[in-house]
Amino acid sequence: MDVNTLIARRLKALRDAQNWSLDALAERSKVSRSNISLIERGQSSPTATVLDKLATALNVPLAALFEQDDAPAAETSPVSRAADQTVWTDPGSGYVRRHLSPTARSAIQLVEVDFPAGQRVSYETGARDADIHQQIWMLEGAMEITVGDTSWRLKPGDCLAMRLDSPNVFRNPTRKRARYLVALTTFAVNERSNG
DNA sequence: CCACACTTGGCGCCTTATAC
DNA sequence: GTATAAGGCGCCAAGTGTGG
Repeated sequence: MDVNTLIARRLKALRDAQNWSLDALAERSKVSRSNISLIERGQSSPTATVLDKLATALNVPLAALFEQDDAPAAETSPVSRAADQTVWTDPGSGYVRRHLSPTARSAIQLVEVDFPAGQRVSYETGARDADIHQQIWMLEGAMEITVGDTSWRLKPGDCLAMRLDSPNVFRNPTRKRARYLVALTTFAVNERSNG
């Protein structure tokens, strides 16, 4: 399936699960209603920044928008083959995400990222009703990661633990691409009963 | 000839506004 | 909820200029 179609379905499903209208999600996420409609119909290729705004409003990690939701039970396997993994390219920065973990509901999710030289992505992540932790393990090249007011420069072998509760920036200040692994977990802190 | 810097124009994302 | 138009913005490739 085409990645934009996958994102479109997931976004619609998550919005329906909250029973929110386009307007309701637009207001919470600060993404325009027109754009959300385009994304849900697969007629736009959203940037990572926009997807993160939507995911934050929906109280899920960005990775939740790339889950394969309709796999028949018979096809559910503890192994996700390289050829079957969802790969997505951010049209804004050109960074490539590969979603490694086989099942959507696993406690741990792994994502491999290939980040072009000189590029930068900022996430205006705010508070969610879910506690999302992630660790960044540098494999190749270098990245400068800013969480809130603090920034770190990561080199191969370095591992940064962070919580997704404040704005953060991923930047590759070098002339070479960078590659890193992201491991993330989600703890549901409470249920939002009425929005 | 080459290497580099700058401009130009096109394209895609995203917005607001409007109409249906 | 869908569809369209207009405009801002940033990226990128092609073209042009400059100095070696």
